[in-house]
Amino acid sequence: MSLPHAILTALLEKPSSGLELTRRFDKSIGYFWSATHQQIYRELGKLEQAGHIRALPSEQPTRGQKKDYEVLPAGREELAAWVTRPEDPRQIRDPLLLRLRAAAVVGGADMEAELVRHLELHRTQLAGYLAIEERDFPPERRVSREDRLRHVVLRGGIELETFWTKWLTDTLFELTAPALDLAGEQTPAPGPPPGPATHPDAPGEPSRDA
Amino acid sequence: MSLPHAILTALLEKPSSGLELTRRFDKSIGYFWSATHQQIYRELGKLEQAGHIRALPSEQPTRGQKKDYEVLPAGREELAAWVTRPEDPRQIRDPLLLRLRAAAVVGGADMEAELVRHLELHRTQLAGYLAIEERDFPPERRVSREDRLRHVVLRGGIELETFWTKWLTDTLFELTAPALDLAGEQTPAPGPPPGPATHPDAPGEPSRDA
DNA sequence: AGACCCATGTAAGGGGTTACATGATTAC
DNA sequence: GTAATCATGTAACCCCTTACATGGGTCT
Repeated sequence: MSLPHAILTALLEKPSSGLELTRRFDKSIGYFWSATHQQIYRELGKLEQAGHIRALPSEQPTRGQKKDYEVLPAGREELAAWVTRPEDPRQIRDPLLLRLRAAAVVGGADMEAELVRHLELHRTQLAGYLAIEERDFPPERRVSREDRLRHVVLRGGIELETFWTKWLTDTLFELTAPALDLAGEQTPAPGPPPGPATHPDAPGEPSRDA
Repeated sequence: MSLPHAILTALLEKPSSGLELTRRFDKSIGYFWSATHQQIYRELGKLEQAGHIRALPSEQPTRGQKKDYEVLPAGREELAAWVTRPEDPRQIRDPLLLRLRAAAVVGGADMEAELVRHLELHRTQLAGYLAIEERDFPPERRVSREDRLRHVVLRGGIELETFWTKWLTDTLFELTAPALDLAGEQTPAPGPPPGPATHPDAPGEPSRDA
């Protein structure tokens, strides 16, 4: 039940039409909640029926005409209530991890190209987030509560992509490196894993305290 | 389209009944692909109809009786094909990040307790993964291709949970700390964020290379 | 007139979540 | 015999994804 609240949030920041919302979901909001235009139109209809939003007045005919929505007080209250409602984190459900596990069972498949491809995608995404951070969150924009909240959300995206690039890099290294200790030198030492950019820091054992 | 492949993987590792699969999904497989027993029974039916698995012979009546399934060659082929099929990473879709963003818009809500709660959950999950790593992946179990694959998958879970605990710790600190540079000292310095465990290292700027 | 974009929408199907139903086995 | 547990299943609902449909405007 998060999509309606994502839309309410976006509409509170700026009243918009369905397509404008779609574009904004492709940009800032979509960094942590993606949605297609079909989802958005359907949800806009529901929200309007529930009395949470309304279409701004316009004399145009309905079909093919832009329709702007704004949030009503009931919608704002619903959003405020949802923000404080506890909700457990979701279970991990990642196809790439699953495919690696399956590869261990069926054998034979070399997933290196796919891992490199994902690494590139995550690197690109990470670069995009960092550009946004530099543009929108200079130190003086990290003071107010609102700015800080927005910034930590972006930080979440940045650190998630950092995790993926690091894990993919380590995984590529692990899967292409020879068995160091048990077998002497069967394959030529592959060095750092493939991929255009530099190698991040060493794996780094997480603390065993918890 | 990943659930059937998750089931095929689990069945290749060991033929099982629906409930056994459910339990295994609550343990090792569920670390990267969760599923309920209803999903699993429905999917087992589909896989059997598709000729990918079959129920091991048994003279029992159908209702309430254990039914073990095994993978047929067609199922193994389907799984091997799926492993090499490219598939883009999913978009982020995280309710907690969304709620923080919404909190910036509606204001007033203090999410500190919720953040602490999530931090505890992720710490527990992380500790569980680390215990598995220590038990199942000593250095001598990281040699064969299969073991390495299984290990990097677990590493993914470990580092994901590490990311969450770090981000939550940083976020709690950021949201409870006073405005350092612009406002002198309005609130008593809160020190490290709440929560039982120690504070990990500083935020740590990721490299700006990409 | 045709191509192209903007904007809103419908339809079908897959997948996940929650609640409930039913039969068999075991323990008290 | 009643309760608890094991085991399999049904039903309803919601969400997401993909493909397609329709109408309006603009450019050439």
